[in-house]
Amino acid sequence: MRQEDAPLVRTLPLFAGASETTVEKLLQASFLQRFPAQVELISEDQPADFFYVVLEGCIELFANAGPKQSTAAIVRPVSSFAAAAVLRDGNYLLSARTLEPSRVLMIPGESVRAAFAGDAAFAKAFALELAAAYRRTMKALNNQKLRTAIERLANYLLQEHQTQGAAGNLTLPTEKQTLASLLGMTSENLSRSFGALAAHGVKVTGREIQLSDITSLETIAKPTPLIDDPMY
Amino acid sequence: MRQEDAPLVRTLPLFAGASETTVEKLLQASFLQRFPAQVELISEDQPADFFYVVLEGCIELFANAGPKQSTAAIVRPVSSFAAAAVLRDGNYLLSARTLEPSRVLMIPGESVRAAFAGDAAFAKAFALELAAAYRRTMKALNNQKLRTAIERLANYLLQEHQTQGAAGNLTLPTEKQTLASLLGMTSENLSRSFGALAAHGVKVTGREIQLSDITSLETIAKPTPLIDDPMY
DNA sequence: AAGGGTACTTGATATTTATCAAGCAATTTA
DNA sequence: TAAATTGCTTGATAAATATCAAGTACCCTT
Repeated sequence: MRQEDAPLVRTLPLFAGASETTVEKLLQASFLQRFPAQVELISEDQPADFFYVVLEGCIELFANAGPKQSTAAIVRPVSSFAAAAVLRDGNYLLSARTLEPSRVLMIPGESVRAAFAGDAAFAKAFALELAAAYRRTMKALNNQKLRTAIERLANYLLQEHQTQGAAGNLTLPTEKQTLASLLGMTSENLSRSFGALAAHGVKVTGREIQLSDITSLETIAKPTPLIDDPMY
Repeated sequence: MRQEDAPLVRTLPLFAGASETTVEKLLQASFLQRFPAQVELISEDQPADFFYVVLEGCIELFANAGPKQSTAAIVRPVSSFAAAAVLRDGNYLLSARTLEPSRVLMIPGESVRAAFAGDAAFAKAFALELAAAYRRTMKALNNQKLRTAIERLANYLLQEHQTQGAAGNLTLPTEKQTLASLLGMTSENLSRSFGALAAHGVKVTGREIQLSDITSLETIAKPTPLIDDPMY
């Protein structure tokens, strides 16, 4: 990667405690790439050559099975993906595409494993990233198995509302079809679920959402930190 | 833990490359415990005091949300759970109970984090354990979102059939209600799904299952290594 | 500004899944 | 051994979700 980008990248939490030489070696082998929207960065079942850190924009991780497709996660700055695949030196489990123009740090798997072996602080940071991914996924699984579509949507809105400042409104960060897939339902079902939540103070205008009755929405959502708190 | 148990425990893959002193320190602080069936070892939302390695028996990991309950995983020897919670020094995301009389190695979180920081080989082995858990969970999420109940059951049977020697028959390792919860359906639905698979050579006698038409079952299941191969 | 494409919504219907209720079977307990 | 408990199955029904088919609104391009 280019020298002038190095200072920015060094501030990443992933590199926080790592030694100068570790970071040096990692960055020397890495690529800091810009991609336009709708580019497929990786394809499931391919050898995991790179570990990805999202610096700007937004990446969708998704899985295919026959004609069906499911969004597993949306990755936003500053976060990463493909940690498990790279550590195991295996294949990607998910495909990834940019949803917006994005800037991504690509670190070769080889380099990641070398840094993991040689620098305990980096190893800890990397493993914590992996642990965070594990917990997000487990929460998504519980969300899917224990809740109905309307409950998942209600909880998503409450969480996004919180993230965006709890000002009584929020903006959907993705297209509704992507949100539907993330929440494990069809587009049509998402549309109707929004309709059903109108009775609980949810007003939809394109991607703009107004929440006028949080209490009522929480009654429907029954949120629990074990599933809905991103920090948990 | 007792001295005479040490030799057995030292052969664990988790300790394979670790230094003598690392293993020594870990085991000194650990407990090798036997539990009868149906004992709740950990409860979700509690501080993650111990990392667990299952040496004998069988542990169910499950989540609660209100009156509902969902089995997230069944852990068998030699495998572990609570890696992410312990590394983060956070709270358990899942509860755990023994399904059979079990023998479990309990390593204090403190000790795990110390060993992780001080021994690169242990750190690698521990992170690989975490990576395996992540991928299992992601596969379970895709399984749940991309497939119907019958497809999930069909794939489960094929996988278990493979694991148990591909001899045309298999034994369900748990009660059917536990299997139902693991596969994300009700008991009643599991019963009917077995009924539906009778047309594809699946004969059920208690926990004994006979598969007389693997080809037909695979047509229904449409297995893919990305979801169904435990090694992937 | 017009046209074309895409995302979204809505309605009608089918499928999947859950719930409720009863009964059966196996196992445990007294 | 009898009773009781528990796990499982089956039937009837309800709820949740997906599918198919239009239709509408919006964005993008020219």
